[in-house]
Amino acid sequence: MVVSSLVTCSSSSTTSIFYVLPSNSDPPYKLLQSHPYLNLLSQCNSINTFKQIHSHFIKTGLHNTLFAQSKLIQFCALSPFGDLSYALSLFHSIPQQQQQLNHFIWNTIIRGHYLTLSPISSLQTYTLMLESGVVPNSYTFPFLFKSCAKTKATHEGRQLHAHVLKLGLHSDAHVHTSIITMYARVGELDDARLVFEKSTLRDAVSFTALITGYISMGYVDDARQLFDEIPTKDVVSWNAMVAGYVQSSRFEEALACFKGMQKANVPPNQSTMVTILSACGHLGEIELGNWISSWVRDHGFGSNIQLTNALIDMYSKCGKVEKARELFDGVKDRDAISWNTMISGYSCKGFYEEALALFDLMLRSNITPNDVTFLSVLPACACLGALELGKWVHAYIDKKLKSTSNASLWTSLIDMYAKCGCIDVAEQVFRSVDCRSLASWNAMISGYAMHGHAERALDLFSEMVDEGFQPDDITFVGVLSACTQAGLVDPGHQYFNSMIQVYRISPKLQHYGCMIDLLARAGKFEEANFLMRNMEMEPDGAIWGSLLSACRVHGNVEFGEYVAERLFQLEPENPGAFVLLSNIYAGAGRWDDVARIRTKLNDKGMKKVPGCTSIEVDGVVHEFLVGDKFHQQNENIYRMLNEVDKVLKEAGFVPDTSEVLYDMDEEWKEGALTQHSEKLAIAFGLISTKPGTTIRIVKNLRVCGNCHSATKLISKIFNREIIARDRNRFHHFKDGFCSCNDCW
DNA sequence: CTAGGGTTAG
Repeated sequence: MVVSSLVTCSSSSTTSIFYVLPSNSDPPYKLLQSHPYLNLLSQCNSINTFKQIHSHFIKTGLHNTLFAQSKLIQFCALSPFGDLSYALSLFHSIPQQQQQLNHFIWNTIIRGHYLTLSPISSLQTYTLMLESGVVPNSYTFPFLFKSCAKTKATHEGRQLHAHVLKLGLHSDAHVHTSIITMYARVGELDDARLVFEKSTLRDAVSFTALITGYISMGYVDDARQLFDEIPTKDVVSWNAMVAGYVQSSRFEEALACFKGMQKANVPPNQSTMVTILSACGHLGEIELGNWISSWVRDHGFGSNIQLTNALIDMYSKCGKVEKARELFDGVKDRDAISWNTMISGYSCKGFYEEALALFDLMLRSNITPNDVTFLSVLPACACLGALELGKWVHAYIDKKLKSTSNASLWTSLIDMYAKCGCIDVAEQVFRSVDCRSLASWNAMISGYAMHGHAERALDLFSEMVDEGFQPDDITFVGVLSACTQAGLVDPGHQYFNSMIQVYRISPKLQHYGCMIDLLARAGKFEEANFLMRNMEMEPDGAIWGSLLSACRVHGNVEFGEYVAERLFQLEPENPGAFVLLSNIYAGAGRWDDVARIRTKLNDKGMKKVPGCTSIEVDGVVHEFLVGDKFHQQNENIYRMLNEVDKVLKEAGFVPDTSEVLYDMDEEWKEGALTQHSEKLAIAFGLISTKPGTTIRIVKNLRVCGNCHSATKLISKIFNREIIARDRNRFHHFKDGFCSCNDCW
C-alpha cells in the first residue's frame, strides 16, 4: 500500500514542485522564543505538566499561533514524556490551509512515528504530506530513510531517493549521508558506494556511513581501506572502525586501532571505551581494563550505565567476578543489560548457584527477563540439574517468548533437559522446533550419547545428514562419544574415518580422545597407544586420564603406572591421577604401593576433590558433600541411610572396598562408603519426595562401583527410578538394572 | 524551531 501511494504521489509531486512562501501572521520567531511559557515546555517531564502548559497556551491565546502549535506538537511527538497520539490530535486540529504552510510540523510528525518504532507510519505520513500539496524539504528525508532502513523497505527507499533527485536535494550533506546509510542498512552496498562516489561530498560523516555498511556485511578489510582514505578522521569514524573489529571478533586489531586513535590525538569518548572494554574482556586484558576504569572515574562517567555495564562485563570475563558484582551492586538504575551481563558473568565462569540466585533477585526486582537472560540461566540449570527451574523457564518461553525465533534458546532447552536427565522431553522439544539449527541437532545427538542411547544418537545422525545438514566437528564429538559410551569399537572406527574422508573434518584432540577412550575401555591398549602416538598433537590430561581409568577397569597395573607417570608430569597439581593409580594398586591388593601413593599425596599437601552430589526438591537445589552432616534434615537423612544399609544387607549386598584410597581397616572403609555424597542425596530424595517419584541426582565425580551396585538395588527395593548424572554420563537405574550395563 | 556516521549483554 505504501508502495503504490508513493508511486502516485511521486508523479503528482513532479508537476507541483514549487515552494509556498510563508504568509502566515505569526509574530517573528525571536519574540516567541523568549516567551516564558515556551521555556516551560523545554523543562517539561510529564504529560500532566504538559497539559497544564497547554492550557496556559489556550488561556493566553498563544495556541493560535502556528509556531506555538508546532512547539506543542514537537514536545508530544518527540519527548520521552510525550504522547504521539496527542501530537496527532493537535496536528489534526490545525486547518489544512495552515498545515500546508509549515514543513516543521510535518517533519516532526514523521520523526515522531520513527521514534515510536512505527517506521511504516512515517512513510504513510510522508504520502499524506505530498497529497496535501506540501513539498518536502531537506529536513524531511533523513528520518524517512532511517525508517526504510529499519523496515528493510528497499523499494520505498529507492523511490524516496528518486524524489530527492527530482527535488534537487541530493547535494544536501544530511540527505546525502542518510541515503548512503539507507542503502547500506538494507544490504545494498553497491548502491551505497555508487551514491558515495557520485558525490563530491566526502567528509568523515559520509565516509563513516559507507564504512559502517561494509562492516555490517562482514567486509572489515574493505571498510579499513575506506577508513584509511578519510582525510580527517573524527572520533566517530575511529569508533566505527574499532567497533568493526570487535564485531568480527578481531579484538587485537581493535586494540591496535585504538592505539592508532591515541597516536592521532583524537580523544576517545564514552562510545570508544564501551567498545574497547568489550575487546578487553574477550582478550583478558585486565590492565587496559583497569586503566579504562580509572578513565571513567576521572572523567566523571561513573554513573553512566553503558560504561558501567561494559566494565561489569570486562571484569567478569577477566575472571574478576567479585569485582564485577561490586560494580553491579553500586548501580542505582540497573537496566536489563546490567542484570543479563552479571548473570552471564556468573554462568560463564561456572558460578551457577550465584547465577540462579541473581536470576531470582532479578525476578523479585520486577525486571523482565529476555532470551539473553535464559541463555545464561539454562546452562546453569543444566549444570546443577535444576530441572524444576528449567521447566519454569520453558513454560515462560512458550508463553512470552514464543515469537522470539532465537534458535539458540531452543538448543539451550534441549541441552538443559538432556543434562537434567529428561532425554525424552529433550527429544520432544527438539521435534517441536520449526527451524532446527545445526546446534540443535548437535545438542540432541550429544544428549543421546551421554544417556548411553548410542543407537538413537547414530540414527539421528543419519536423519540429520538425510535432511541435508552438513555435520561439523561438534557433531562428531557427539557421534564418537555415543560409540564410546556403548563400547561400539568398529562403528566408532567407521565414523572416525568418514569424518576425515567424507566430511573433510580434521580430527581435533576431543575426537582422538573419544577414540582412545573407546579402544582403551575395550581393553585394546596397544591400539589406543598407537593412535595416541600417531596423532598430530600432544595428548592432554583428559586423554591420559581416560587411559588411566581404563587401566583401573582392566586391572592393567603395568601400563597404568606408565600412564600415571605421564599424567603426574603433565598435571602435577591434579590429585585425581594419584587416586586412580592408588585404586589400581588397591584392586591388585598391592597395599604397600597404596600407602606409598598416600604419602606422596600428603607430602604434596594435595587433597582428593571431595565428592559432591546435588538434588533438586521442590525447586530448591540441595548439595551434599562426602560425609556431610550439615543439612537441616540431617537426622532424618542418616536414619534413612541406616534403613537403606539394613535393607541392602538383607538383600545380600556386600560392599566392595577396593576403591577406597587409604589402607585402613575394612570396617572404616565400609563406613566411609556409606557416606558417599550420592547416597546422602538419594536418602534425602527418598524421604522428601512421594513414593514412586523419579529421583534425579548430579555428581561432580564419576560414580564409584560400590555406589553403582548399591543404587541398582535401591532402585529395585524402594521401587524408584533413579537418574544419576556423573562427571561422564548418565545412569538410569530401574528395577535393579542400570542403563550403562555396568560399563562406564 | 528540525536533519547525516559510532556504543555494551549472547
